[in-house]
Amino acid sequence: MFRISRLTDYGIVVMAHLAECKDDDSHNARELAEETQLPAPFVSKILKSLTRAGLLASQRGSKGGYSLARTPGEISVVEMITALEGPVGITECTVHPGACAQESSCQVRVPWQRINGAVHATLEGITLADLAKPIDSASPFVPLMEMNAGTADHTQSATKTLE
Amino acid sequence: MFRISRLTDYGIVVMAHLAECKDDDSHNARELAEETQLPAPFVSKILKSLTRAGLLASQRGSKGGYSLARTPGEISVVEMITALEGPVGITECTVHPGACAQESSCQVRVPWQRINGAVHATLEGITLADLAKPIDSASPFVPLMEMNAGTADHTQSATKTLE
DNA sequence: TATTTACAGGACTGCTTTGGTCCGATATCG
DNA sequence: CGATATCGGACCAAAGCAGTCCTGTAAATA
Repeated sequence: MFRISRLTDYGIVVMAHLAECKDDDSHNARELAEETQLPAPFVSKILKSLTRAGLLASQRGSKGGYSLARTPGEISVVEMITALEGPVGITECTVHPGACAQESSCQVRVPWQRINGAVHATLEGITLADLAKPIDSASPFVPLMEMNAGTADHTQSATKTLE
Repeated sequence: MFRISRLTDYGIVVMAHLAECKDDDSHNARELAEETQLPAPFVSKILKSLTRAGLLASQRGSKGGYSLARTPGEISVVEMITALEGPVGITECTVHPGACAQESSCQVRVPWQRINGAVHATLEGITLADLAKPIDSASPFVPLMEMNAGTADHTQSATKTLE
């Protein structure tokens, strides 16, 4: 389906929520679940994964909880996705080289790696800070990209936004 | 895992193979399976899906087979993905608006739609012609993109290519 | 016209991944 | 030092995907 999992989706919502709360004191899992309106055990699971990846700092015991390990501007979208559902790779061979038997003779492998790199770069360019406060800025951010093909010259500016 | 399914992966390999064969006469399923080194029943399934989506033209009966419905330059990657695994959408709400209860209060929805649009545009800008002959052009195509955030100014040029 | 070839559209099964829940380990507070 | 609140990891059910097979139909050829 070419879609991120719900785990990741919710995870980013939680992260964005944490980024909005300026206070540095830790929030516990139950609290965050209530504030984001998401199922509590699920949020707990998400927080664990993010902690293991080093994006969150955890504090155990009474009065424990979670807090951002870095500033929102230093946490990219691709990091969060990687933490929650493994490495970003469009095709198998971009993640596990050698797993595909056709790899040596595959004609489309190189272009796929380029495409993958483009998607990866897009997700890397967005940080948690961009997600936390998207509305109040007059012109938020404008996706702008070009893919210059060597042979075919499709000079479309690719500014279509999905309906 | 943020990955296209193997169905789609193989489908694009088959399409690229068809694009390479200049001859307009149709190739049958068994033939294509042999040439691409992919399991025959699987290739057959892929070809059916692509035909239903209007990307391939099929000819029944003896001497029948499949051929591209349009020129390679007129078939985009996003069309092939859509044909084989449904609409491209990073999050649930980009594909099925209204399915998520948090939609009205969701802070990250708008940025996600932008990200989704960026990925979509990337995949739309690449055609089968780009995939068919990637090597012989001296400088193939260079992924180049910028995401201008309104608030945070991350002036990274996002030129990282995946290892 | 009979036969052969090849596509069309299903249904079906095993398996990986995801979604969701639980209980044990551990640090803080009284 | 004991109680309690919280994190950490194991665990199980469900859904989607990968892959196969079978029946029906259309076109070409003898």
